[in-house]
Amino acid sequence: MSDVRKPFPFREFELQWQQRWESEKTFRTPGPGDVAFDPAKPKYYVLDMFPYPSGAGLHVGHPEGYTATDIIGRYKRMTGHNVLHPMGYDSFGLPAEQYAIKTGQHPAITTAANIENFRRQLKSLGFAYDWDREIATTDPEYVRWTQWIFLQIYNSYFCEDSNKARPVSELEAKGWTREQIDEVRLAYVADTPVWWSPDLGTVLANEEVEEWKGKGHTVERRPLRQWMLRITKYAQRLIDELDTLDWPDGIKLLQKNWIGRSEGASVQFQISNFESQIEVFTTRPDTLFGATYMVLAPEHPLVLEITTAGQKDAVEIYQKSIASKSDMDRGDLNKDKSGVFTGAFAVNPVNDVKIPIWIADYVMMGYGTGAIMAVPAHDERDFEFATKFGLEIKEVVAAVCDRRTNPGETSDNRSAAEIAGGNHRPPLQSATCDPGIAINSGFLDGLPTAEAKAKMIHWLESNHLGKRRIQYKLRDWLFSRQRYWGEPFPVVWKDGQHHAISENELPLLAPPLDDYKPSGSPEPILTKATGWVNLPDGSVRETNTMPQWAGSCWYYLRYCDPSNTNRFISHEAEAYWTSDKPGMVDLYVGGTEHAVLHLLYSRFWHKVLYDLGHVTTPEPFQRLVNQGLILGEDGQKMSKSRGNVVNPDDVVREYGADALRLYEMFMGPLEQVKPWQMKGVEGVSRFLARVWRVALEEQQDGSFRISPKIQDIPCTDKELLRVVHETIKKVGEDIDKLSFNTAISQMMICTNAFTQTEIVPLREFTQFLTVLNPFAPHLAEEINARIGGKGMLSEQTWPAYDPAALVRSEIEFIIQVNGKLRDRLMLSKDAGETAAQSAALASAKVKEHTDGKTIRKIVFVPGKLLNIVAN
RNA sequence: GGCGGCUUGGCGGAAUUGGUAGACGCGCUCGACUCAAAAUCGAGUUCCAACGAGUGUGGGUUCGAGUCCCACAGCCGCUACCA
Repeated sequence: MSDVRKPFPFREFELQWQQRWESEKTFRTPGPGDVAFDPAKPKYYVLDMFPYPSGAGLHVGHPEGYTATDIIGRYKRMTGHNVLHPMGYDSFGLPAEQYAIKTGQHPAITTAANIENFRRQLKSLGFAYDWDREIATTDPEYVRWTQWIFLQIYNSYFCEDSNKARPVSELEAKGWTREQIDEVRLAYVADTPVWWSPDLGTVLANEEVEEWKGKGHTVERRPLRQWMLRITKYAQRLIDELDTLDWPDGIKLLQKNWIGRSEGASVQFQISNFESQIEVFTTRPDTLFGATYMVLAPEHPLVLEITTAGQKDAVEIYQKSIASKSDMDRGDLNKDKSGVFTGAFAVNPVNDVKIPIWIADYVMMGYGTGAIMAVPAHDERDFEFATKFGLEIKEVVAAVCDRRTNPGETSDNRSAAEIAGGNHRPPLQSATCDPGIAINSGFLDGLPTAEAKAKMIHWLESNHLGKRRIQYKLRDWLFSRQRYWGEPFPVVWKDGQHHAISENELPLLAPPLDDYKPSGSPEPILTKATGWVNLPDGSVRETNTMPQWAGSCWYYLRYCDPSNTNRFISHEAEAYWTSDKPGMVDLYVGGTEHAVLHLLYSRFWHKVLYDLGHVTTPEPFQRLVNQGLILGEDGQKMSKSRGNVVNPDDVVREYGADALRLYEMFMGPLEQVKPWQMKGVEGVSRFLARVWRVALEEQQDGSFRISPKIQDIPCTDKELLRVVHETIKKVGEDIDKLSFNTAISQMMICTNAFTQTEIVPLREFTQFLTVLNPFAPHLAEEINARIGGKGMLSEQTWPAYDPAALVRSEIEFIIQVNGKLRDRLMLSKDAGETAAQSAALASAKVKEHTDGKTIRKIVFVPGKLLNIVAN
C-alpha cells in the first residue's frame, strides 16, 4: 500500500523466517514410532477450531484464537513439552457447494483454491503448526475414516444395561432378527417430518434451520426418509460428564439447556367412546386434578380418528393452515393462541371428569408425546388458551408467597386455612406455583408440590395409568443431506434393506457430476449418477450424503496420526496424545458459535468410539476457551454490508505479521468481545520498532548495524535487572493464565527500560527476546540473529527468573487516615508495625488530618499500608 | 418471556486473598530535533480554579469496597409456546 519506509524491515525478514521454519521443519511434532520421538517428554495438545475454507479468506477473528494457541504452543515447547498444535480445513459442506454453484466451478476446484488461499494466509502469520499433519476433511484418506467411523456407529446399538454402545453382532449372536436389529442401531433410517429447504436442495438439522433462514433461504416441514443418529441415548451422559470438563460455565449451561432434561410423568387419558388412549407428558403431575382440557398437536396421528363429523371441516382447515404456515417465522404466530375443538372428550383419570380435546399449534409433535393435559390455572400458555376459548380454569395449587418472610400466607393474601376451607376465587392470571400447596385435589390436598408430585406418580403407577418419566428436548440427529459436497454413506440397499459396504471398499467417493445444482425436489443429487448408484448385483447405493459436522466430529483424533493407512488413529498415538483426565485435548480454543452443535456432536461420536474401545478417554476436549468476537471500529459486528470488515492480509502488508499477532493479543482479554482500532495496530507496531531500535541503529545508507548500547557485560543496573526478571516472571505466568494483554504491557515496560538505559546488557536483552518470541517470533528471531545469537530462539528453553533480582530493599508504604490516602513513605521492606506507625505519625501530612482527633485504631498491612482511624 | 455475559478517563483496557483506582497502549497538550513537516526522543494528561469528588444507579457489610451482599437500570449475546 504505502511506500513509506518502515521503522523496522519486517517485509524483508518475516517471509525469510517463515521459510526457514518450514524448510527446517522447526515445529515438526514427533509422535510414537518416530525416530525423534521421546516418550519421556510431557505432551501438550493445543487445538484450534479448524476453519471452513470460504471464498472470503481468513477474517481477523481467526488469528485471534490462532495466535493465542500459537503463543501457548510455542511457550509449552520452550518449557520442555512435546507440543501438538495442528491445523486443517473443514472443507465439505453446503457453503462450499453454494459458492461453487455461484462461481460455476466444481466444488472440488473451488475448495482446493480456497484451501490454498487459507494456507497462504495462515503461513503468512508465522504460526508454529506442524504442517506435516495438515488435513482436510475432503481428502479421500480422511473420508475413508469418516465413513469407517460411521460404520462403527451403524454397527452399534445402545445397551441400556451397561449404558453404553455395543456392537450389534452381540444381538445377532443372541438370535435377534435383522429387522429387530435395525430398530436399535445407533444409525437408523426413519420417515420423519424434517426441515427441507427447496432452494438449498437439502434437509437441515433442527440446529441449522435458524442459521440458513437467517441467510434468506426458505425452509419447510416435510416428511422424508432420512438417516438419523441416536444421540438421544447419550442425553444423560452428555449432561453428567460435562462436570468433568474445564469448560466455561456458560457453555456447559448452553449444552444442558439444549439437551433439556425434565422430570415428570406420562399419563394415559382414555378417549370417551374410543378404544384409543392418549398419552401425555407433564412435569406437573401434581396438577392433574386441574387438567380441564387436552390439546393435541395438529399433526397428531389420532386427530383424524377422534374428530367428530361436526368438527371435521374446522379441524381439517386448521391443520392445513398450520402446514402452510410452517415456513413462516413461528415467532409471529406465537403472539396469539389458536386452535380448534375436535368434538371428542377424554376422561381425566383422577376424577373421571370428561374434558374436551382440542388441537392447537402451541403443542408440538416433536416433543414429548405431541399431546398435553392443559392445566390453565397453573400454566401460562394453557391459561392464555383457556381464556381465549372460554375453557374451565380450576385452581389446584395454592402458591406460597415466601415462606421465609410470610409463613403460611399465599400469594393473594389468603391464608392456607381459607383456601383449604374452599374460600378461593379463580386466579386473575396463571401462576407457576412451585413450590405451592395442593388444593381441590382429592388425596393430594395439603401436600407441598414436591410431595404431591411423588404421591401422584405413585398413584398413577399403581393404577397403571402412567409412570415416572424423564423427557429430553434433544432429538435424534438428522444425519443425511441431499447434497453433492459431502461424504457418501457407505451403505447399499437391496430388497428394501440397507447394508454396510465392506471396509476395504472405503473410501467410497462421490462420482464426478457436472450438474449438482438443487433441482427443487428432495431427491438426493447423487441419484442422477445412475452408473454409480446401480450395482451389478442389483443393489443400489444410498444416495444421501453426510452433513458437514461428520468431518469435524473427529478431526482432532486424526491430527495425532494423520497418515496412518491402517486405522483412523493408532493405539499408540491415541494413548500418547491423550491425558489422564477425561478429555483428550488439553486446550481447545474457538468461538462460541459451536457451543451446541459441533461441541455436542463431537462429544457424542467420541463417546461411541470410547464405548467401543477405539479411544481411551470418554471426552474429546478437556479445557475449552471461547475467544470473544472482534467487532468493527464502529463497535458493530463486522459485516460486508456495514463496510467495517478488516482483512488480515491488509494488516500484514501494512504493519507485518508480528504487529497483527501482537495487536490482537493486546486488544483485551481473549474471551471478551472487543472492537478493532487501527490506531491500536500502529501502537503495537511502534512498540516493535522500539524493540528493534534498542538493538539496531539505522545508518545513512538505510542498513542497520548493532547499536553500541548493546554490550556483552554483566548487568550492574539493579533496577533494569529487576524489570527484566519481573518481565520473565510475569509473561510466563500471564501465558499460563491466557492473559496475553497484560503480558504484552509488561514487555512494553521492559522495552521502555531498555530504551532509557545507557548500556543494554546482551544477556538480559536476549532473555527479553526469548520471552517476546512466542508473541512476535519473526522480530525476536531476526534481532537475535543480528546481534549474534546462536541458534533459533524458537528452540531455546524458557528463561528462569532470579527471585533475588526481584526484591526491593525499600517499599513505598501507603499511609491512610480513615481510609483516605494522605502520605506515602519509603520504608524498609520488612518494616514492622511499630516502625511504620512512628514514621506515619511523624508525617506532617498525616498530622494535618489527625490534629484534634483521638486515634481509635491503627490497621497495619505488612509491606503495604497503614491506616489510622481517628475521630 | 427465559438463560447467560457485560457496565472503570475522550477511547481499548489494568488493578493478588477487599488494601495507592486508571498499569500499558491509543488520542490529545507542551518541549527537543528540523528551514519546515513526518518520524523519533522527553514531559504531561480521571474530573474540578480550589475544597473535594470519582469504577452504571440506590442501599448495606468493613478501619478500608471496582472487588463482598441486597435491590434496580442499561447494553450485548443465545434461545424461544419444550408441556
